[in-house]
Amino acid sequence: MTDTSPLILWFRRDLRLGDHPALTEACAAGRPVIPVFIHDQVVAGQGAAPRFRLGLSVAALRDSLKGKSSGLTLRKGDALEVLRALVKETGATAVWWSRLYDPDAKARDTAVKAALKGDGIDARSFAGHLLFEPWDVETKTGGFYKVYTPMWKAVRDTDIRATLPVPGKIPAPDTWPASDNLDDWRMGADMRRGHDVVLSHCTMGEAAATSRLGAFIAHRVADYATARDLPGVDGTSGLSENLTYGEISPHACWHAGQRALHDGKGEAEVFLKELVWREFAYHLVHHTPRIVSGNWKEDWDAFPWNTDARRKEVQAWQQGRTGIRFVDAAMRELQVTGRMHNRGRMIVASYLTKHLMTDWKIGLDWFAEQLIDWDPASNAMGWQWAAGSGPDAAPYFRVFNPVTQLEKFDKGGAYGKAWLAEEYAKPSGTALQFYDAIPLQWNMSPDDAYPDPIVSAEDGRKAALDAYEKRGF
DNA sequence: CTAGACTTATG
DNA sequence: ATAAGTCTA
Repeated sequence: MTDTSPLILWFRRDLRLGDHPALTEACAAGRPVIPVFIHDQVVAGQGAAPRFRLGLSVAALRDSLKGKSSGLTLRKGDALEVLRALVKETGATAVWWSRLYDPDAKARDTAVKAALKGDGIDARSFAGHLLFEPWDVETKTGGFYKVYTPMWKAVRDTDIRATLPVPGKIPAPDTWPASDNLDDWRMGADMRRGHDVVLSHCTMGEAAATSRLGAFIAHRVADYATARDLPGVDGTSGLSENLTYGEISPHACWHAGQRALHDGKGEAEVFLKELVWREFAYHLVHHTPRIVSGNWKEDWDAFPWNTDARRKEVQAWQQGRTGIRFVDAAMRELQVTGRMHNRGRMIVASYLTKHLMTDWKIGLDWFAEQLIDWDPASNAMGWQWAAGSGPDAAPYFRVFNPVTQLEKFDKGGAYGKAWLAEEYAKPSGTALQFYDAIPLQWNMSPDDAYPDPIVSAEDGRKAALDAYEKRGF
């Protein structure tokens, strides 16, 4: 007798219908599929902006499931308790999901899987978030890669499975379990900045992500290698906010990049390399989970970071009023859009950790609160890379000069103009949006005089290099 | 064991 | 020109 009991599909960071291995297999099982999203302890532990953006993504998934005559059941609470309740209510005998790799998600999923299996449930995790499972990529000596380039060389010619189509039909159960109302969750309502402003810069959902990838491949990938480095130019893919919630799969991005490469767009290889940076970050977080919370190189624990997150230099950094134009422009871009150009991320991280001698965890926490494209692995790797405590060789070259960097990468001044309002006769619209996005207490106005540097590029560099020399390890 | 390499840099 | 150090083959 064939099994016709329902199957629960637990969505987390895989909020799409296309190229979704767990969903594809569930639909092929010939049983009713009950898609579920749980506002659980891991979701609740995320920053306000990531939760805000997640809410938009969940809404988009709910709508596309409805369009397939399916639906999305929303529940709030401890993941295991919710799943057990749903199993009981629906008679489901299976709970499937796409695997995650960061410590919070792994701890939850390991416990959930063990408990459900103990209940006799077919609890199963599928690949889908990554091109390469972290345990499938090894150095010749049997370890995981701690340097990016050798990993890239090891994986670049690997055959990546083809993408899977959106299932033609998602079998529905006879009766749907009760669902919370998404609006009642007020996801990210605690975000201390202008929601409308941030929303106007979001591009959410699977359909939008797919067209964004298409537009990038059609118009921008050919100049990607150079244009992606210029913060004042729209030269990046912008896909980070979609990848982080799985609105598009890395496989779809990979194959689109490969096709561009074969069509003679040689710079597409740089895009493929960026996708592998994302893989690298996840492999690191899987093999060394402490990367999200402590110095990856443990001898950096002895380094005298300033750990006071409330001091005025840190506030100036957060509020985009350090008096260093590149730093302030980038921090304001973050406040307004919930994202930041990658060169900006490197510059503000270098300034916070070197010139201001501040513990990178303070920067990581601020990003985790502010970014709509927050990713647990990339954020941790990026901050530790910038700070010098991370898994990369020769960090001593990494004291960026934020003044010469702006001269070099923003020659026409477009980036400064886009995000700084003071001392421009006619500030740009985005620079003015900043003042609608900030909390009142910041007490900033476009009519303010632009501040003098709190720490100059030269003094900060010297202080950082002196501290490295004295560090005694 | 040792040579060669190491994302985005600085002066 | 440089290299305060570490990883990979």
